[in-house]
Amino acid sequence: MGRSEQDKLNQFYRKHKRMPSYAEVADLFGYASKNAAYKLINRLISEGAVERDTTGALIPKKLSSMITLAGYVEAGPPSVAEAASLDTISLDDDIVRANNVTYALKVKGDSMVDAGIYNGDLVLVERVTDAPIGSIVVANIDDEWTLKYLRQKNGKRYLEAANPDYPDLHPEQSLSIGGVVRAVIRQY
Amino acid sequence: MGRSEQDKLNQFYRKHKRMPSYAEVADLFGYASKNAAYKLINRLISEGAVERDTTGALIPKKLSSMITLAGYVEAGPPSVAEAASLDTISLDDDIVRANNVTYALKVKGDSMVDAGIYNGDLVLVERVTDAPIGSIVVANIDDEWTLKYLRQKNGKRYLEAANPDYPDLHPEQSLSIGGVVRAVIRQY
DNA sequence: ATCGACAGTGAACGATCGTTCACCTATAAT
DNA sequence: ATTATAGGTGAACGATCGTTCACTGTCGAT
Repeated sequence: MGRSEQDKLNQFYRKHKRMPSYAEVADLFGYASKNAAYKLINRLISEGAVERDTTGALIPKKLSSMITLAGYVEAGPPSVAEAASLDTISLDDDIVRANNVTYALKVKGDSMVDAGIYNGDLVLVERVTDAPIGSIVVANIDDEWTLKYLRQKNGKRYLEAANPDYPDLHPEQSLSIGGVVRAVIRQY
Repeated sequence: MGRSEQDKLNQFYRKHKRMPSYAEVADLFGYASKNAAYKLINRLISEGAVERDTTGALIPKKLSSMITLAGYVEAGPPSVAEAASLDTISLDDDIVRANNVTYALKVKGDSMVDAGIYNGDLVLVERVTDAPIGSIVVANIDDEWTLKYLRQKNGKRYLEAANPDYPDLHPEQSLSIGGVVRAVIRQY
């Protein structure tokens, strides 16, 4: 079917951040003439695999960017019919807001399991130097980086793990914030 | 500065899924001639706000799509210098793989807290009818949708919560799988 | 008061674009 | 055996593209 062909185009789009010209399409699929590419694209359009916008320019369809937000888990999966009318979210746009100061870190260890952050999880961290008390931060304490709750007692800030097996960390020399955790992502 | 201009271009890109032509840039910024747009773009390129690829085509720079993957949490946040050389990941591309059959559900309840899935979390679900035993599934049991572990005993499949307060759910009439959880996302 | 720099206009260039037309096979149906 | 059809080639078209050049007006610095 048109699936692998669509994938090829979307792959090109992802790599080059634009759709290929017909000459490039021909190249991409091993054709010698642009017309073969042109016919292929028209077939894919009629199959709904790609689109043309109002100016005739080729645009990709159903980029991975958009996934349907189906509501609450009690409702179960959306039917194909109703999926069309549901909201779609873009992880990139909606999860990562202040992106230019956001980076991702992979979590090692189990010191935050009680906060639902497991070994191997990905945390999205916004680079800030000051974080609110109580937030989960990436912090440098006495020259070691770690992921903990930021706490304060008697005007002194310290770190607390979300796992009773770990002791509170009171800085001997220094405690600086590298960023505050905005999101946690776990993949199976 | 060039920020709002870059935003305008990126906005166009997000809306049209391609970069504007110079005629469209002129339109976008209220110019009467393409040349004014051309000069503007060259300025933005020298400022690093946009790029040209090898074919000369305009491509957007630093879309929200890309966030730097900085390694493990022990390493702490990347410096600005090293951030440039680090891998970047696109949440959309790298988290959502089989996107056309993926949807998102918001979790209600605390039946999966011991699996690190909390009330209000977002789960990314791949729509499948058959899931491996042991995976976390969105399932319909006796006409109610729920999020649980899929278990099997004596050839019979049932659901188990990741919270000892909840009993195992053995289907009286029916148990069907709506999808398998591929990822969990939690925002703060 | 004059000058140079800057920001914009308008016209022009070849190159490439999308699109169409005529033609050439293979393969499968009749 | 023949015919239709789908899938490919190659050349050609005007339109639009990116790019360049010459020109105009408006400032602030001199």
